[in-house]
This record gives sequence, C-alpha cells and structure tokens, in this order.
Amino acid sequence: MQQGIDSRRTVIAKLLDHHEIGQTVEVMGWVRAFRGNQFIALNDGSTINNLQVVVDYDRFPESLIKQITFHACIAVKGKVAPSKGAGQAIEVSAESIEIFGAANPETYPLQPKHQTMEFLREKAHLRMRTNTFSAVFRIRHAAAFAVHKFYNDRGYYYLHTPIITGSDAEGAGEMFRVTTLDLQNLPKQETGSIDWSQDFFGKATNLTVSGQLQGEIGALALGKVYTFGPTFRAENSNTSRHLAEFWMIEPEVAFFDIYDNMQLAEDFVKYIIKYVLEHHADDLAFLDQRIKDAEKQMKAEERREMGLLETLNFVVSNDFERITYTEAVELLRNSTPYKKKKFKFPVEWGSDLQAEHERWLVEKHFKKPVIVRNYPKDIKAFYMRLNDDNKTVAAMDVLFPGIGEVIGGSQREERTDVLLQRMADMHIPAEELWWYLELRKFGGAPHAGFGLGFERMVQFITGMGNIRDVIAFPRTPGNAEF
RNA sequence: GCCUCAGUAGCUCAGCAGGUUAGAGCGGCGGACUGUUAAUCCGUAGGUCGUAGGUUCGAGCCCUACCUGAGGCGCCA
Repeated sequence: MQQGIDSRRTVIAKLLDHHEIGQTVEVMGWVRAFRGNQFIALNDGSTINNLQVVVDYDRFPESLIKQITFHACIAVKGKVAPSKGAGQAIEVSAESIEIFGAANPETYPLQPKHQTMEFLREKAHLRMRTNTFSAVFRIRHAAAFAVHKFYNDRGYYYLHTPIITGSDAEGAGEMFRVTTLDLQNLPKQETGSIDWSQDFFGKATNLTVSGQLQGEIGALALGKVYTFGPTFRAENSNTSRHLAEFWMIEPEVAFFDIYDNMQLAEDFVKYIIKYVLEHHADDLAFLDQRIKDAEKQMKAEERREMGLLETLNFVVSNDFERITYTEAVELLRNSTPYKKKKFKFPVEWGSDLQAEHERWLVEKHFKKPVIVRNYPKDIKAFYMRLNDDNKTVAAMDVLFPGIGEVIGGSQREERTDVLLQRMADMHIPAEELWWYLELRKFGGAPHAGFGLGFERMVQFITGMGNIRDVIAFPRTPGNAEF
C-alpha cells in the first residue's frame, strides 16, 4: 500500500518532547529564522517552540539555500543531535532539504520583527504563523475541548440548536435577516409590506442570537444539556469586546435554581482556565512574557497589577465574590468615586450597572471575579424568574476584570401565569412562542442556565486586548474579509 | 450610533513657527561570516506624506469634507 507524506513526518512538538540522539527524522514546517546561513528555526504549528535545524551549506546548492527565507515551507531530513548552542537541547543536522513552498521576501508581507495587531489583522490569512497568534489559537482549541470535556464528564448532552431561527422574540439584540427573496423585486402584500410567506421557509427568518430557548426544550427532556455554537448580533458595536459573529456556550439544566446556576458558572470557568494552565503552559508563558514586554514601555499606573499567569492562577484558586444587585448599588453609593462624583452615570436602584460601575466592583473593590444576582425585573429579559419580592428577577452576571461581563444567565420562569404576565408587560408576542409556553404547560420544571461568550473567555485567558485577535476570522461592522 | 485620537518608505515611527533635494531603525537587495538565538558587520535601493477640495508667494504641517484604523461609551456575551 502506498504511504502518504505524513508517514515520513515527525511532529516537532513530539520530537522535542521525546527523542533519541542519533535517530533520523524528517520534519516539515515554516522557517521562522535563518541565521548565519547555518541555523534554521523551524516551526510546524504543533508548539510555540522552534526546532533548530543546522545546515552545512557546502552540502547544498546555493539556489536551494536562497529559498530558505522567512515563512517558506520546507521539509528537512536529518539526524537528531545534542545542540552545541545554548537556546535548545537538541537540533537536527540537515541531510536533505526539500522546498515545499518558497516565500519571496521581496513581496511577503510579514517580517521577523514586532508588528502591530492592527497590521496583522489585515493579514489574517498569514497571522496564524506568528508566535502570538499560533499560541492564541492553540489555547482557543484547548479551551473549546475543555468545554466539551467539562460537560461530558458531568453528564450533560451537547445539543445543536438551530443557526437559522424563525422567532425574532429572543430579545438579545438586532438580528441578521436570512432570505432567498430577490432583493430587487420583493413580493409585497396588499398593505405594501413584504410578503415573507413567499420566502424559503414560508416566514421571515434570522440568524440566531441565542440557543437558550431551544436549550430549554432540551433541558426539560434530557435534564442537563449545553449548546456550543456560533451566534450572531447585528448590533453596530465598535468595541474591543464585541463581535457580530461569536461563539457561545449555553448550558441549560432542569432542577437548577439560581444558586446551582452560579456554582456551575464558577466551576465551569475555573475548569477551562485550569485545563489550559495544565496543557498549554508554554503558550501561556510566551503570552505572559509578551504582555510584560509590552508593559515595559507603559507608565506604571497603566500596567496590570498581576501578570497573566498570576491572574489565571489567582482566579482558579479563589472563590468568586457573590453579591446581589441591591448590595452592589449600596457599595457603589458608598464608594469613593461616587462621593467624588467621578462616575459619569448615576447609581440608582432600578437602572442597570454601567461598565464603569462593574469595573469598580471587580477591579478596585473586590479585585476578583464577581457574580451579581437578582437584578430589577424591568431591565432584564422576560424569561427570567420573578423573585418573591416582585421587584427583582433571578438573573446573574459573572463579571471579570478587564473584559466585564463574561456570563449572563438566570433561573427561568417556569410558572405559566407569571410568564404570560411578563410577556404581556414587555410586549412579547405569546402566539409566536407557543411552544415555549407549552414547556411550562406540560411537565414544566424549575430550571436555569447561562451563556458564556467564548471569545471573551479566550481573551481573558490569553490576555489579548482586542476580541478580534482571539477569533481567526473576525466579523465586525464593516468587515467580513477572509 | 455617539465622542476622542491617528493615517509620512514593506513595517514601526520622527519631522517644523507653514520655507530649498522628506529622515531613522527594522525589513528587502548585494557582500562578509561555520555555533547562531529578533545573529552580527559593510554597502545599497526604496516615498503622489490616506483621498478630494480650499487658504497661502509657498502646505507633510493650517481649514473643510470623505475614507480607513484605534481607544472610549451605549447595546450585550
């Protein structure tokens, strides 16, 4: 049977991890540096660490040596030897070199030097070859894997909720319309409005803003479910924390109340961080150093109080602070910035906490992640369970330093009459969500769940300042390149 | 959507009170170098100063509009 190329290949991560001196290997990857016509730093994406390849250039034609340039792709066959240099334990002395793909340095846009994130964002097809982005995307993978492992190990079922949805009452923001209608010639009703009954699905449809409502269907049958999929928001949000297309994890659990929900959220987030700490220590160490280097040029007060690794270890080893919305308002009203009128927005029971308020609670007061619960009902969604005080709902937000809200969730309203009243108050069309109401009408149960913004989590773990740099192909207002 | 800042060589930036031929480092190219670690050393090319108008004897610098990017806010995850 004919063997493929991969049968020849030794993965660099495995070679660095386990090797025998004198063994002959063939490695394949991209050139990160070619120093002194002699030393190639080769990276194949399997690890942040490069393999040093030593070239005796008398043994190779000059035409081949000339093609060993930054980010050219090559295969090298040679013997593993202890390195005489200081930077690495082993190296491979090249016996044969094959050029898979040259990269003309006169036209190749990337350079072996510091480049800004903004520049690299314009080269999203090449930026993954850099140390920073390869580390970020290896960690992103590990975090995603940890999500599935966490839930699978705890008996949750992975539920695939629809990407295209027919309900526009999810209440989580502006939606992207999905249609096959001819936009130049839209079918109209007699009233002049668009006749969506002629569209592909026989009704108006959109990209989902949340899988929660369908997740509840799963929870009230399978007990414990979670979704992990893309989510779309057509909001014109221009910040370092928002994407038009992002990935969200939404567990939904029967026989859970708000306290179970908070505990799950805390355990879950800590588990992901712990998993990455255990499995990607070298990538995290690189990112940690990267941030420290960048901060050397900053003023002392602009630097982070803790390094990246220190922060992650701190989060996994300390309990999150838990307070009610009412307690948060009291703390804020007694705070120094409030008394000195440093807050731009008022702090009043009934209005939502602003970013500046959340930041004070998390970064200045508690200096750790904070879970705020029991928000006023008027500022929260219709499906959140009304508390006995008739003023608040069993909602919870998990707030993280630097990135703000990572998780938003609640215990869901399981009482049909209360839910109907809330929907009426908030002008949610009950007819459209008939199936959601029947979940309560037939075999309803107390249940709860939340949504975790995956990119915000990856942002926190990697310390990246802009959410556009933790997703391979960011979708933001005015940008859908790649 | 709002506010602020920025756009000068491939990249990162400098530039003066508005005054001849616009500078540096890195990268590229040519050369030297057989133990380098973002290698080093010597040499060299490279610019319609975001776009379009305007003010001025004269604009990279001042004014207007637009485009692009960043930061902040709102919306949220």
